[in-house]
Amino acid sequence: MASSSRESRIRRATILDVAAAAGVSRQTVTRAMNDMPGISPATRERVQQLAAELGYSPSRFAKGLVQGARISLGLAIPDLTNPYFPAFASSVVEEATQRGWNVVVDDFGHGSGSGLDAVARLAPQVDALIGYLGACSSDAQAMMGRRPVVVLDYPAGQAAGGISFDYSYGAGLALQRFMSEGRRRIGYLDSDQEGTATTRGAAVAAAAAAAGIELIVGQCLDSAPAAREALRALLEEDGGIDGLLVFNDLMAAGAMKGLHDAGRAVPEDCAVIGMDGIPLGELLTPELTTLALDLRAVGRSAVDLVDNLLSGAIKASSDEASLILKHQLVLRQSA
Amino acid sequence: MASSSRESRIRRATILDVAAAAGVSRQTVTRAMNDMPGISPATRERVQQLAAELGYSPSRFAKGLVQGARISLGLAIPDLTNPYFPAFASSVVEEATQRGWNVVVDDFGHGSGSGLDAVARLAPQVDALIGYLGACSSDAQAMMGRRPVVVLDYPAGQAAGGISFDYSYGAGLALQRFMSEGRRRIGYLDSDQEGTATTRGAAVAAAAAAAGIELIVGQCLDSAPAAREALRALLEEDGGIDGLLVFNDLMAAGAMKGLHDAGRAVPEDCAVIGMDGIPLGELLTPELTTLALDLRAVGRSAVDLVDNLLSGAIKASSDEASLILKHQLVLRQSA
DNA sequence: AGTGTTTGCGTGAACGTTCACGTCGTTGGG
DNA sequence: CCCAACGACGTGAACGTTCACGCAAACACT
Repeated sequence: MASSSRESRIRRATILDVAAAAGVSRQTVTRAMNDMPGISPATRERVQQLAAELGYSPSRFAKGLVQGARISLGLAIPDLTNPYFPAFASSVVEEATQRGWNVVVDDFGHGSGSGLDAVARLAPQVDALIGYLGACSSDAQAMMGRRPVVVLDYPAGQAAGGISFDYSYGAGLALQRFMSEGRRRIGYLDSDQEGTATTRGAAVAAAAAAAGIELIVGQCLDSAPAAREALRALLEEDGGIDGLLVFNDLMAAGAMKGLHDAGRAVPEDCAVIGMDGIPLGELLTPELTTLALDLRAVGRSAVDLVDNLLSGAIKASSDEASLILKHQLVLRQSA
Repeated sequence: MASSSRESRIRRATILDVAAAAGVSRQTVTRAMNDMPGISPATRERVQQLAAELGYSPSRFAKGLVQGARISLGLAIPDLTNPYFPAFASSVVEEATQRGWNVVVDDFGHGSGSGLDAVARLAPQVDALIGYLGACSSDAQAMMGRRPVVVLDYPAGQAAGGISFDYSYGAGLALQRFMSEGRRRIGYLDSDQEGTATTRGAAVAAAAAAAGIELIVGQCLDSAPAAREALRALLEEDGGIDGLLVFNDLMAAGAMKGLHDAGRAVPEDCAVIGMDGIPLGELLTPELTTLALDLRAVGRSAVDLVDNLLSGAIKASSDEASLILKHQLVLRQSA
């Protein structure tokens, strides 16, 4: 068992300790540590040696305080276990490090609290926040004060600045594909958001209604095993579906497993379309047809938005602070 | 195009601005912001209101400076795109937040430099470092000074404190499985580490030699498409393999695709065993047999180690600073 | 009326750096 | 021999908080 850090006030060596040990002043130590001019090579060497021995490293707080903050970006992720989020996080990290920012990641999937807790942890640490915050987006805004918050996939009605996705468009593409292949009994497997339909679910339902399709809707937790399990119920309830749209690719993977368990062939008996476009889809058998997002573009847009908000080029209240991205139907084998 | 942050020195409101606006002192503002006692509800409300209007939020640097650092942990990840690493990162984040630490993640997979660059970015920001650093582990030690560094999967010979894996044991399990099913022409697909064999590769080769097996070795970049491609070469070169061990699960997924491309049935014609034990394996068809790591345990061990190093309970030079974890063979369908 | 206690708020100091100067001694040119 | 220039180093101030006090007014209790 590790010693819990109740009183883990680490007494670190300060610049004064090093200065005293070397018999020089603070400033000389600073010069030695930061490779600044105005110091003799001999002294520099000696100070660096001593600093290493004492285990000295400059306090990032003191440094940050005097040098003016380096921008750091908070990234709140619901579940690092779902491959979509790392893929997204990866593009954000890339964009951010290109700008010399650093990224603090917090994930709140493993039952360690809600998105709000993550924001609470992040808020005092960062200059801006990007995250899939769902319902807590307005609270997040409050906690961050005037600092930029970019919410992805925010629920309709919540007017936070951020990036959302045109699910109506995407759902249309998927349904169109199903219908062009003569499939009429379409199912949709939604993520379980405490009983209420998700933004995605609502858009899919609307698109189905518009197309005159009677949609068979199932719900389950956002994970592959849950989807696999949920499909059993869905198939029992109304056995005849020949097309299935799923909340995301990970759940779609589980759903395909569930279809396989039930002895249904994909895509012959039932076609499957996922959402997200994560690389995982290509590794499945059959390979997953999906409504793909350009993940690089999503990350880039989010960081761009933060950048513009930070520099004042865009006001948080303006229309430009909201972006809507579209999916693209990537046809593979499953539909 | 976003305005590049060349001169992005953000002039934020300070506690004094708020104090002046409210006609009170610093300390009263502090009391209002931190919900401390010794302030009237009316004043608290007014100050909070004003703070929100001015967009004031306390400087994390000043706060950190005076309150004594809150521990923050750097996590250097080679490639967030490989599902193994998020899974690992997730467990580290969970353990760390339980201790009240926060985690700064940097990934260096997308061509934005080597692991050394990531360490350089992280080093001034964190109190300890955990990472898959491979060859740069000793440089990382140097940059971090006396602060704890826990390297995972470090190359043999490098005596950094950290966590490594008993690949000989794991390779033994896999080979034993192959042999018990009468498979004798075993292949191994290694990750391409600039030509040299990886630690894993060396252990597998040794285990094969010990078992009197002639190993057919292939190499490719660490990604599923690369593995899929590489398998073509491997099969052409020596077509008769009936068992394949792969560097990790992601590459194993690609390899199974490659076998499928070549018309080989898994596991009938050729059995496949991966390494890592990521959830992805269960979603493949056939489901992937793998040398699984207990990912929660890996994350927990790494954070425990940092905790003990930080508290001084363990010296970095001691034997206790090195841990060796074993794989477990999880039998599914592919072997 | 005298004496503690509470409530509400303000002030000096400290946290560990870096920045902008200042100082001292040596060197070199005229 | 004087002055300027330069190299090597030191000193006061500032960054924005919080902590540990201090202090005055209001209130309670004997």
